[in-house]
Amino acid sequence: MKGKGFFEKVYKIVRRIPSGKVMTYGQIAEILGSKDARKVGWALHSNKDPKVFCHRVVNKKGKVAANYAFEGWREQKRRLLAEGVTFTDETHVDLGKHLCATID
DNA sequence: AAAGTGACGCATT
DNA sequence: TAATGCGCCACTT
Repeated sequence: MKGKGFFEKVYKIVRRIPSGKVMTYGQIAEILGSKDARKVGWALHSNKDPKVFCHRVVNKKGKVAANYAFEGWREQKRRLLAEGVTFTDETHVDLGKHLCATID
């Protein structure tokens, strides 16, 4: 694990997402100057660092990751609810209230 | 060095 | 409206 360029940048941003807020893959990719949202999701998939709040990252529709690594999307949802994030649907975060508009 | 992989996003059918 | 296709680009083997 020695800082892989892109991965580390992704982690750095995700670590800075405040509690009760969420960001999208595409949004993070854009901050990094990329257009590849998939790469962002992949970076998080590799990640195991509890400091990186990967549960605060959702897709553009606000939907939680269907293939969330640890306990499945329900675990991700549970963590978000615990932080005060509300859902519009069983699997969709209320982006209107919790989307973080860029960190930097 | 080349090919494969991937937690997405958007256009088109 | 839902489903499918394809581009995107760093990382791994």
